[in-house]
Parts: sequence; structure tokens; C-alpha cells
Amino acid sequence: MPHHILKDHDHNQCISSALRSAEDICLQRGIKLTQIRRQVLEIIWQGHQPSTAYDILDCLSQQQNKKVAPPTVYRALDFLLDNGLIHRLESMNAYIGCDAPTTPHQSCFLICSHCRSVAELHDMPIYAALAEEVRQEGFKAKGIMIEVKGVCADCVEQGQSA
Amino acid sequence: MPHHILKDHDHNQCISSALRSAEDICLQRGIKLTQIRRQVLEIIWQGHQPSTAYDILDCLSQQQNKKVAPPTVYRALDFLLDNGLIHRLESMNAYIGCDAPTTPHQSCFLICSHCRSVAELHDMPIYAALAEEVRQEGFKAKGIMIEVKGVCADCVEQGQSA
DNA sequence: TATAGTAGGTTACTATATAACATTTTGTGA
DNA sequence: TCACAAAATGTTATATAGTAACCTACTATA
Ligand SMILES: [Zn+2]
Ligand SMILES: [Zn+2]
Ligand SMILES: [Zn+2]
Ligand SMILES: [Zn+2]
Repeated sequence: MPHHILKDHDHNQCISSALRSAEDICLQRGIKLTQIRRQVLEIIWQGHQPSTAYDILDCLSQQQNKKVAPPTVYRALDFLLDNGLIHRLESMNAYIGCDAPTTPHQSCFLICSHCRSVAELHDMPIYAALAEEVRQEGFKAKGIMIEVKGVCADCVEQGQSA
Repeated sequence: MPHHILKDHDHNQCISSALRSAEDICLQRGIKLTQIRRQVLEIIWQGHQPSTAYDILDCLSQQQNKKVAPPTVYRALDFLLDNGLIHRLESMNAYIGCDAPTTPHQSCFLICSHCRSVAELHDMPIYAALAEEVRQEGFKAKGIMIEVKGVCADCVEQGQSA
């Protein structure tokens, strides 16, 4: 992992804040952040890079010191997705923590192909514009996915181009 | 397949025009539209719904009257993708014919969850705006994916909502 | 404490995609 | 027209992603 991903920010802060938000949300909604769900969320928040379901599976198996089966992970992922605690990156079959789970929002993801970090942009002006253009086509949108692949600012600065 | 997908348009026209474009492009670029590539393209153009790689695999196996293996299909798909003759829908692991392969463009896909038809919108104004917003983040974009799930105009008209 | 609802375990399977290496076909220059 | 290299395809095996179905255990609450 390139160093800049952790520079200029206390990532333990990211993790604990994500877990705190999750607890608040679950309390508010009367749903349960069970041990497994919490563990999966914590694993996903190990970095600002996305995790695949099988990465999580391996990690969870290690933590539990026994083989965990896919459904266990997928159920936890479904729960976290349903409650907006994580997002799924369609173009990479991977999952990433949401950095604003308490406020409803539409996201655009910037995926760096060098350091694999993912940045989540919220409610960009173009979202409304896109929704409107789509509406004018007579299309009734239920979900909009925007994912941008490229090179992040830090990697560009370091002369990366892939 | 709901009827409206074929109404008001001669789909044989779509197919033959797609094949003709592909031939032109290959001629121009000095690359080859081999039998397999042509067959795969034709299979993909059987409708305005996306095909999965394994749909294509089955179809191709039938046509060739012998088992075709996955790499055969994936190689053809890679060729067609590289040359802009088809697009990949990331959110459904599926492939669809490009309706304007001769002109470079950025696309936005409207995916109907009722009739499964996919419409390709080109170079919408928001594209430039999005590119600019992303650029302002210092991010160097290489590829933008926009996919919208919802219900198409025809299905809405027929009272569908899923 | 019955009992309904929710969460998790287990097994088996389906779906999507690629690696690695062999063979065939095609184009090109000697 | 033969030799050779490049491109395309065949073949086998495997990696990765996700789900169905059924069972067990826990939890709330009447
Ligand atoms: Zn962080
Ligand atoms: Zn978010
Ligand atoms: Zn058509
Ligand atoms: Zn196109």
C-alpha cells in the first residue's frame, strides 16, 4: 500500500467513527449489529481500499479460527448494504465502507488503479442533472451508479500514471 | 420478452447494420472479424437486452454443434470490447452491442428491470460536467461508468413499476 | 414457557472469469 | 513455395463470485 493512503489522517479514527455510527444507526432503527456484522464492517474499514467478499471471508475465518462459509459473509454484506453502512463497487465486485451512513446520499466513486484507494463523492451537482436527463427520456430511475477509474491526486503527484 | 421491445423498429436492420459497421471498422483498422467474433457479435445483437458470457457460450455451442469453452467466448468479447463494438454492463456482468461503434463516445446505460432492455445514451452534457468535477478533485480519470437501473418508458406506460 | 421471528451454520451448487500451454491458421519474406 | 513468426483458437484446469435449501440456535414477547 502506498504510504500516502494513511498519511495526513488518523485511520483508527475512521474505523472507530464508522463503528460508532453503525451502532447509533442500529440502535435508532431497532436492528442489531451482531458480532459477525460488526466484524465484517470492521474488516471492510481496515483501509480505504475496497474488499472483496472472499477477502472478507478469509479474514473472518482467521479471526474466528475456523472456516467460515460464504453465506455468512454475504448475509452480513446484505445487511450492511441494506442499511447504507457500506457500498458495493459494481465494477470490481467489491465493498467499501460508507463515510456518511447517517445521511442519505448519492455517491460517485473515484477508484485509483495505482493505489487502489477509493474516494466517495457525495451528491455532486451532476447527479441532479443526470436524474433530470434520464427522467426526460421517460425512464423511471431507481438507482444510479457512477464509478470513475483513474489515478488519484496523490498518485499523480508521485508521477504515477497507471 | 415484452412486445414493445420489438415494436416500432425493424430489428433485423439493427443486426445487419451492426455487422456492417463491424466489418467496416475491422477493414479500416487492419484487424480481423473472424467467424467466431462475428458470431459472438451477432448473438449479442439478437436483442436490445444484454447477454452474459455464458448465454453466449451456450448459444455458440449450439450453433457450432459442439462444446465451446469459456476462453473462446471471452477472447471474442475482449476483441469486441477493445474495438468498441460492444459494451460491458458492470452491474450485471453482461454485454450489449454498441449502437455507434464508429464514433468515439461516452455512454450512460438505462437498464430496465422489467423488460431488461438497455438503452445507451451518448455524450450527455453531464459527462463533461462530471469529468470537470472529477478533475477538480485532482483525479485523472481514465474511464467513467454510468449505469442507471429503473423502469423504461414503455414499461412505465404499461403500468409496470418493478 | 410456548412460540414466532431473526440470525447463523452447513452443504452443495451455480455463475463468472482466467491461467497456462498446445495446436492451427494466416501472413510475410527468403 | 517454403520457412518462419504472429495471431487466433483449442484444451484443461482452476480461480473467483454468489446463491439455494435446509437446519439449528438464539431472542423477544405474549
Ligand atoms: Zn482512514
Ligand atoms: Zn456513502
Ligand atoms: Zn433493434
Ligand atoms: Zn456505445
